[in-house]
Amino acid sequence: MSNNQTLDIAEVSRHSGVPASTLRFYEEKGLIISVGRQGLRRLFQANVLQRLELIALGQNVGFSLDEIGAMFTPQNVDIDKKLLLEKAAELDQNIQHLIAMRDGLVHAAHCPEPTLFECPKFLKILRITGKAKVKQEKQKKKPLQSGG
Amino acid sequence: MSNNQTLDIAEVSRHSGVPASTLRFYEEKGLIISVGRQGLRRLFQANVLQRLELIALGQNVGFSLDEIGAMFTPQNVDIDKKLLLEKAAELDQNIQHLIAMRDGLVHAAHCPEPTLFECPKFLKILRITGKAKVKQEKQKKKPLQSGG
DNA sequence: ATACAAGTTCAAGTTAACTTGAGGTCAAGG
DNA sequence: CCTTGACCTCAAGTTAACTTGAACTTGTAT
Repeated sequence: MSNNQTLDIAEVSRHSGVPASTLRFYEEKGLIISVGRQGLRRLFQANVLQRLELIALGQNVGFSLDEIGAMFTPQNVDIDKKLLLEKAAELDQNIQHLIAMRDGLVHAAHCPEPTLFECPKFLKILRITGKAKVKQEKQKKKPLQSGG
Repeated sequence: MSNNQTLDIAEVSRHSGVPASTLRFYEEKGLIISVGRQGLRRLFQANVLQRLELIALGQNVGFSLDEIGAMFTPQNVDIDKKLLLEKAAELDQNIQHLIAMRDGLVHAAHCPEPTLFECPKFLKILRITGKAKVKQEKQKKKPLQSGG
């Protein structure tokens, strides 16, 4: 356990759903920081939970841990804004493609054509796919505590 | 080179943009087939190109190569459509995430706060997105600890 | 016939994001 | 004091999807 200001690794893990091993890994990568030790044991500030949410979100939208780490460093503040708009535009492109693909999949699932290759709409998606390399999230399951 | 009916690996690679090494890898995985050999050299039918597009599409919407391979086998025709719809739903979740992220980025780019993560509106958007996280059933591995 | 570019096999290496294992430390309880 | 459990470190293992390397064979041009 920890005092009322800090969390130990088990508490962070419990609150965030992120395994302790991953928390150590993230710390080693510089994605989160521990604010001290109690003996050997890491102590975290409560805001690490927010940080972890951001990391998870970043991953969900397709950023690598390295990219996420880069976004956390405040040195880049000046170029940040420009970068952000670039990223936003990039994301927007991806969104358009994903929407087309999603619609295509839904269509394909209901399409009466004997083979998908005879379905014009599906062929259209193939063409979209050929043009756009969409960065895709790795569907990862979050270990939820059914803590009730 | 090959005759007018077939393509050699270099031709397939050139037309598809997929490296020869990857084509061999895909063949080993059963994702594509070569229709014979000329000496040692693989010969492919032209429709392998369509197959490759399909593989690329599958990857872009988040299927693993194994899943794609499974979809090519005729046994699974029934679950095919189910899988497609599942992927469409996943994709839709992704789209929601991306939209939130994009909006967050755009806002952050115009937000006066010194760093991205000091912008409350941005954080709020991220938190909303965090809750929209996909809950999935398919559990490959046993539940993780998180000591407690 | 000879050179050589392009094909082949098979094994091992690569990257990302973690997980697992071995071996060690410390606070609390019996 | 001794055990136990949660923590620690560091190294190695894991999975996906390929890539690279070494050593070998073959088609084609000269």
